[in-house]
Amino acid sequence: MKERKRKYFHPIEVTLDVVCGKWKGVILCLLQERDFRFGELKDQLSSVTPKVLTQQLRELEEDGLIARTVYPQVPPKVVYSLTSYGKELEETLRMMEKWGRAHQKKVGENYNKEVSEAGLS
Amino acid sequence: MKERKRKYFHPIEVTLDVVCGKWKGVILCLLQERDFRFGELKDQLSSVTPKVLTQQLRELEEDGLIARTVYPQVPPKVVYSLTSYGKELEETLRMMEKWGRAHQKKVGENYNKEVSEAGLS
DNA sequence: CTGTATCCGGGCCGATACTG
DNA sequence: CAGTATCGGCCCGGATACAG
Repeated sequence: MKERKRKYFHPIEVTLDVVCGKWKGVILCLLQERDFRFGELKDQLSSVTPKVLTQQLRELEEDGLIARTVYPQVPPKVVYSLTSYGKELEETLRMMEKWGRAHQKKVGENYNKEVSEAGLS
Repeated sequence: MKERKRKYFHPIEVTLDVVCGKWKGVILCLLQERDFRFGELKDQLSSVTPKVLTQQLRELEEDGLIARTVYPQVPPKVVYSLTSYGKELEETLRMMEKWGRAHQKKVGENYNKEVSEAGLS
């Protein structure tokens, strides 16, 4: 569904490759709290369409971050949860959350757009 | 150059929005070590084209993560360095690096593709 | 050395409708 | 309830050439 690079030049590319999807960060943060059903996730991410949500979830699953548990009943019930690999991201996610909260107002404001000029080297 | 979302539903989106570019993670990791000139970055990221490298750097600059210092001389010399905001990402980047190194072999291998079925809820 | 300018293909993501 | 199917726009990122 999503082709991963075979070769990475730097380990951080692995993490970013896996976490950089429109909704993946929030999904992973939510799943740190507790397990979620498909519909619950859809409610939390109010503007996501079912197709895209499914895509994001499938990719996270393929990359081993989350698990999908199907309860065979009618109507169907599907629960998403973190795997141990996903849980190991918890600290990282928390730090990203913290940084984001701290700098939310700064991002994209061009607050340092003045050109800095230094003397000769 | 790159439009940022006005509203974020979750703080982690801010961080991901800023860090998710093809070369941004590696660039930020490199700059943790020391300052780099444009050409040095180009050498480290062997397959990047100057246009794309410039784009990535400009966006990081707009978002306040890095600073661009021009030495007015011939031939020109431009040095990129972390701002204090960029430095605050250091711990986060290190953790992403660590997770990536640990799970590089797992990612994209579909190692848990078997369907898990649970009993009735 | 440090970039711009131009062209362009592919993939991410959304809208909408339909299904077991 | 938890998804598929289909269509399509936009923008990211690469190729290539050129510039101060």
